[in-house]
Amino acid sequence: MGKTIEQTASLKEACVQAAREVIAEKGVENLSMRDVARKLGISHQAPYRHFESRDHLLAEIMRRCFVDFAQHLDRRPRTGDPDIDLGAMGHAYLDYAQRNPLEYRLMFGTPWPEPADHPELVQYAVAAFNMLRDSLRNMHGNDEQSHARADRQAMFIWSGLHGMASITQANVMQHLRLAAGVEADLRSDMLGRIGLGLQWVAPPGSGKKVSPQPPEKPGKSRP
Amino acid sequence: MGKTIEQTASLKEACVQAAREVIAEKGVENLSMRDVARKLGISHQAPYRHFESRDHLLAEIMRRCFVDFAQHLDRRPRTGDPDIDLGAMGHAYLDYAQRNPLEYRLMFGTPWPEPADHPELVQYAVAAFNMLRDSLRNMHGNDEQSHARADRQAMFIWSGLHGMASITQANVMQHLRLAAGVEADLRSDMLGRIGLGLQWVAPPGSGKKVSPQPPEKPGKSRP
DNA sequence: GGATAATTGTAGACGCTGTCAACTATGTTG
DNA sequence: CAACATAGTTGACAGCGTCTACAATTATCC
Repeated sequence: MGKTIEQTASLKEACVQAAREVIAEKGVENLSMRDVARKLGISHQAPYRHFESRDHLLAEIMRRCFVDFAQHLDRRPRTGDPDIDLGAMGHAYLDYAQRNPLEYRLMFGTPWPEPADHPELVQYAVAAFNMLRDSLRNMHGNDEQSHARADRQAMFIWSGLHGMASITQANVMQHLRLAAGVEADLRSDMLGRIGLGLQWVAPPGSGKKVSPQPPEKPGKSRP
Repeated sequence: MGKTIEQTASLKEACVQAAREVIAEKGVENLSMRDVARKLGISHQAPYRHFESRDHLLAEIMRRCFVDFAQHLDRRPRTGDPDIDLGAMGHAYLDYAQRNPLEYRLMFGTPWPEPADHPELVQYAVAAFNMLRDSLRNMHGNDEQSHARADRQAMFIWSGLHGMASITQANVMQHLRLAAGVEADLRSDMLGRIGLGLQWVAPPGSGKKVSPQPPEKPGKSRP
């Protein structure tokens, strides 16, 4: 008995693979341990020899997604110009989200398991964020104030990109009926606006509260 | 038998209320129809007389959240200045997300049920988005091109706000260890940058592709 | 009023799930 | 060979959504 067509010794790997297939077919919410076992032709308890619980299997898959994601961001072409390279990173971000919607949803849309139980997952997620943060820190400097500036910009960029990625994937999107041509240029429009927003600095008299309108009166801006 | 302490005739209302309590206690993912029934002291099938399925109950709760959310956005103070009022709307958005994290997660973080089965939900969600869109359309004009501009800005604003709201609520946030002072000013910083980003217009020579870097070389920007 | 039909709630069952416990087969090591 | 750890199997349990059948209550119509 035992040993179907699958190589033993790497049933763990096979479980991860099978789980990813199930997720691709039925979505994360409908992934079950028993699905994984069925798909591999093993008993419903076999996966538990390699993963403590369903959450642990999911956390391992998420961890690998963060690795893939970080690699995708890192493999973008570099010109040496920090601004252009930063823009390329934003492009790569949205590109990944569009081409791997399931993985993106898994990383950023699925409710996370208890972080304390999955420290590795947190670690790899933070590593992905640090790619963005480090790029910005390299552009500014190493003092405390530059770090703060970089982090503010990182949060702004990440917010814009993540917001766009998740909204674009939401199924409510097609019911909004955006004006003609808007959807086609969404990505470049977004990246352009983010690039401009990066230049913002808090008005001098803002110890506590900051007026939310832009520092200059908006207009057709350079016709 | 029947009739616990609960008013009859409005068991539907009681179900919604009980469900919201369960969600507040255990999270959306752990809400079960049987929980609702237990909480009301009725049989596990009684809620099905008022809601076709668990998804339909959830959709009704989500729909009400969108109503509340739209009201919250609409009740903000108005000055008459479109820019300031728009900023106040962004402020109100983030304020709602911060003060009602469960509701926000329910509307924008939970995977939606099949939209075709819940047309009312879609309708109310779109209505909330239209509050933002209409504000922008009023600022620009009624021609086709102004509508496109407004929709581009709306998507940019919504992306930034939603990204910020969902990232701030994510439990990975506390592991990022942002530089000192950054977290405190996150919201105003975000609103300021969005305000600046609104001014962006696509460079003239961009029939198809647009360079993602900002139109002006960024620098220390007005020291 | 009284028969009829609709509404609302109950009771039980089915198949699904995650996971615990006990058991077995298969090396590994002393 | 005996002792043991590892990997997989089998069976059970409680909880879930939901289907079906049934009972009680209420509304409707002649």
